Amino acid sequence: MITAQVPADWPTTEGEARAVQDALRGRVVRDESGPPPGTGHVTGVDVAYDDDRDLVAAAAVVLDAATLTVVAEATAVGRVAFPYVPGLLAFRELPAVRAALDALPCPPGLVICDGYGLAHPRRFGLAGHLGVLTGLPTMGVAKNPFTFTHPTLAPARGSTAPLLAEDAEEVGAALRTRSEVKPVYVSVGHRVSLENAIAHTLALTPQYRLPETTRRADSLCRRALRTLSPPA
DNA sequence: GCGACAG
DNA sequence: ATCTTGTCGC
Repeated sequence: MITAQVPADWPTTEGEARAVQDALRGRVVRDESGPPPGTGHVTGVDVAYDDDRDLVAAAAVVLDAATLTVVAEATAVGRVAFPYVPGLLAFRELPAVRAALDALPCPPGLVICDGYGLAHPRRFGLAGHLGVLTGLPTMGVAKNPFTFTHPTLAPARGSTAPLLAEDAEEVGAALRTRSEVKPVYVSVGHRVSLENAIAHTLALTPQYRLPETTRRADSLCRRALRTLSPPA
């Protein structure tokens, strides 16, 4: 496991963090459809926290997109880089996530984040931010609708509805990955189209509501945190 | 001003 | 995010 360092110029205040988002959001590329589902690598990233010890553990798990078999994995631990503030999640998670991605022995391909990309108050969520910093194609799959809304969704797996901001701007999609089960919320990050992001999400959910990528990354970063500081 | 609010 | 057992249901 690698140690993640918080960059010296990392934002300290909410104002600084918002300024960074405003400065970087224009660099997001949205005119590429991205790698097609079922080919190459898909990588899940996630983090777990130990707020008492101010620790964060990140995991990156690379899957073969065709078989959903684990190809490689890496973890990183570090100090929590920023408090949790809705809309500023990236500043809390990115240093550790980047360190885990850097520790991988192979290219990650498409990176799937646990959170949002375009679906964000300033249209620059975790996934878009990670994409701009790394140049990698990225997308977000979140478990909650945040401040967004969507029309009622049909009950069958594969049903979608536009995810809408207050001004009716479409920022992503609610997607039913299991029939009769609460949907997930998909939004583009960097260099991936929404249509492709939805297709990837369906390809990664043959059995469970959440993508295999985030399920694998979630369990790995929790395990890493446990191993580091065992329960009392 | 108050509440809501990805993880 | 995190604290947490059993339990109802497909």
